[in-house]
Amino acid sequence: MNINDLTNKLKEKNIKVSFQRIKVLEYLNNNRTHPTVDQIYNDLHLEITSLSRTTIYNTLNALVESGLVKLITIDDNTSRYDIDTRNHGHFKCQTCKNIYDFKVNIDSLSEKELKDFEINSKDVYFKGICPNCSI
Amino acid sequence: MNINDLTNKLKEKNIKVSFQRIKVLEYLNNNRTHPTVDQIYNDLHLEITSLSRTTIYNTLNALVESGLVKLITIDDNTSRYDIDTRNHGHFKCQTCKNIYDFKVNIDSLSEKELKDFEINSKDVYFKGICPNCSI
DNA sequence: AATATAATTGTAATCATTACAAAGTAGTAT
DNA sequence: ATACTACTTTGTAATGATTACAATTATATT
Ligand SMILES: [Mn+2]
Ligand SMILES: [Mn+2]
Ligand SMILES: [Zn+2]
Ligand SMILES: [Zn+2]
Repeated sequence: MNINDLTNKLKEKNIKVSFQRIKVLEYLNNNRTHPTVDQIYNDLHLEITSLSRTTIYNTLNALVESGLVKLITIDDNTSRYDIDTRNHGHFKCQTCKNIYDFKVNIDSLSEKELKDFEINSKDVYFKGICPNCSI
Repeated sequence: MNINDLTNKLKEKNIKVSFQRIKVLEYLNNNRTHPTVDQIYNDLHLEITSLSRTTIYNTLNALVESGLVKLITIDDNTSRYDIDTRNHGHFKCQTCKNIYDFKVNIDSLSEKELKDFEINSKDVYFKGICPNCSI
């Protein structure tokens, strides 16, 4: 995805295009690590010295609200963000703290118990030790 | 589960038994609503005026650490706690904020992609609108 | 009963996030 | 082009959840 694609994504969602918003989207597009606000801020701030943390929060809230970005709450204290909004699971290594994606057939989970519930989002979070850390 | 059972659960996990810890466990046993620290504190504080919020945090951290209680991070800002540690899914209504349990065959999710990962916990979080709120 | 160990409490500190107001930016109508 | 308007960005202050810490209190062991 290039900057044009990202710009169009914003326009489709009626989010006004700005330099900062493009930069945040671009960051998420290039860093598929489910970054925290602080990681995004620290990295982008090197490049854009005027950038404010508040702008990152505002932007991410707008992106999540619009559905362009997914909020990940696998951490108990810090929000993480994922530009990949397709259904997939997240595995957090308790040692190295990395968050891995994995395929999971979430649609097969829809249980009859929830037939009268309107489901807007589904998340599958696993925790444990990743292969790199279990050697 | 009575107080004796709860006491034994603590002993089995080598958590020293105290009045406060029993009360927190008893609260979780009687309130299957996935309460927050504040809900637990506000309710128990009526009965035990000397109770400190810090004790509730300490106790819950010990209970989660030991595996007696499950930490629920379906909220983006507040931890919730569940005495039911069996595998089951959680549905959060975005209107009334209630969190519902539902059966889900989580074991069927173990994907081959994760065959070299050591999995310690699995969580399934859905969000949407519950039947009471969608009328 | 004396001692050692651990739990509880209250307060202060920390961390993530939001609120808010001032300043900046871009588009539109005149 | 200028004035107007609406929106975004920024910096700082405020909030809310959680943890750190030290003094006090309770529990267990000798
Ligand atoms: Mn992901
Ligand atoms: Mn539950
Ligand atoms: Zn790891
Ligand atoms: Zn509801």
